[in-house]
Amino acid sequence: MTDLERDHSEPPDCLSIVSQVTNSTRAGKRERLAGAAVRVLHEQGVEKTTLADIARAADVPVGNVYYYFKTKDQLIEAAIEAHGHHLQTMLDELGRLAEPQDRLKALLRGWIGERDLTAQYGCPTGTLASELDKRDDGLDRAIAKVMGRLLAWVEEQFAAMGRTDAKELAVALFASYQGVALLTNTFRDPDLMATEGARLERWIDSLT
Amino acid sequence: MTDLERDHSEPPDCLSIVSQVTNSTRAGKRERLAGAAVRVLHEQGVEKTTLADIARAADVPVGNVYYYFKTKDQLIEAAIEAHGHHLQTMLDELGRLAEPQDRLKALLRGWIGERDLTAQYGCPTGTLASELDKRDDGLDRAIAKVMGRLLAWVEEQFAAMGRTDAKELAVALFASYQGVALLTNTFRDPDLMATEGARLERWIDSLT
DNA sequence: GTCTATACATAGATAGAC
DNA sequence: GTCTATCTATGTATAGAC
Repeated sequence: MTDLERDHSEPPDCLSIVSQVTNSTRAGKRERLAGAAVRVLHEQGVEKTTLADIARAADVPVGNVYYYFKTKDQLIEAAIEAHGHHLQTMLDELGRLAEPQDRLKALLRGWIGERDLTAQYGCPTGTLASELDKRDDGLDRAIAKVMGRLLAWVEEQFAAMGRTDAKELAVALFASYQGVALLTNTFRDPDLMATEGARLERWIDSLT
Repeated sequence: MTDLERDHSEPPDCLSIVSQVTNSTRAGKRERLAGAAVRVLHEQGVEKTTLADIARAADVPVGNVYYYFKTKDQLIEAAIEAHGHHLQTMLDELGRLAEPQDRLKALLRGWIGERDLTAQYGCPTGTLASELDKRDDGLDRAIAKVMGRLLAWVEEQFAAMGRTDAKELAVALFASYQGVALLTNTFRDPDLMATEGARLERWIDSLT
């Protein structure tokens, strides 16, 4: 077991279930920290969130955090990656639908389904991007990458619908969602999201 | 002059030009602080901005800030008010245009004209709202009020165009702007804003 | 590997000289 | 009214016992 520790930046929990069984306290602490960070950063924002907040949410002692992450920034980066993975899984599932317009509408439905959470805390991706863009470290590029993948996926769907202006339509759709998420959050009104979502569904139908 | 100080929460500079002439150093420090705060908060965000940053930008000694504002929150609130005033002035000017659709398109043009600044720092109103919504103090309500006035103005224009779904359209337009501002900022690409702005202008034309 | 104690830096806020 | 010095709190990060 000791020979595994040569690379400190690649902690034990990457080797799946095995370590989760061998350790008495349910392991995967690194993943737990990253997962908790996703949630807490969404709720509180980056600057307001302390390492203690994340450690508490992950049920890990504060001082222990630095065994898994050298800095707060690295923990945030891991959270962004975890969030990116989550989004990718979602897109993969939507990919099972046959028609591209059905995929887009299913995406919209998913967003609408989260409208109460959005009213409380905004879009997880959007609020993170907004906040990280005010910083000089490279974290703003990390979240931009995640958003870029989402946008590219939307563009692919429009392209599959035979639209030559797929990029422009993708920006329009994604911007509408991001914008209404911001308004929903600012006015604490989930109905805004539901109404605008329905309008966007009709818009997608009108394109075919 | 001393009898004016009974209410400390209503500082001297509210009484216009007079004090600006009598004081050697060009006065209106309270306004200067609030104005500088608007700019710095837009560039750096609320949490990352220190009172020292604002004081420096306003060319006022740090310790002096507390003569004009009891807390950082009060300074931020003053900045929100100043920003709201600025927006109101802009809307008043747009009101001179005869046709409501021209007013809306002029608003869009104004936003597009700011696309480089938006790519750097995002929409001043939107980024502020996003960040303040993560806080428990009442500042999120203050910025919501400002955004509410803007949204109401847009709705009035659609209503003047004879649309019964003015509210829905206002949310759609404003959300599109806020969303594309976020994308423009995240991807550091002013062209996104220009393209989507042009699309929205065509959309407004199509409504008449 | 885990956890406590603590060093270190920074920012908000206050006291009080001028 | 203006400005400096400083108190106090908090948060990141490290040292080192276990």
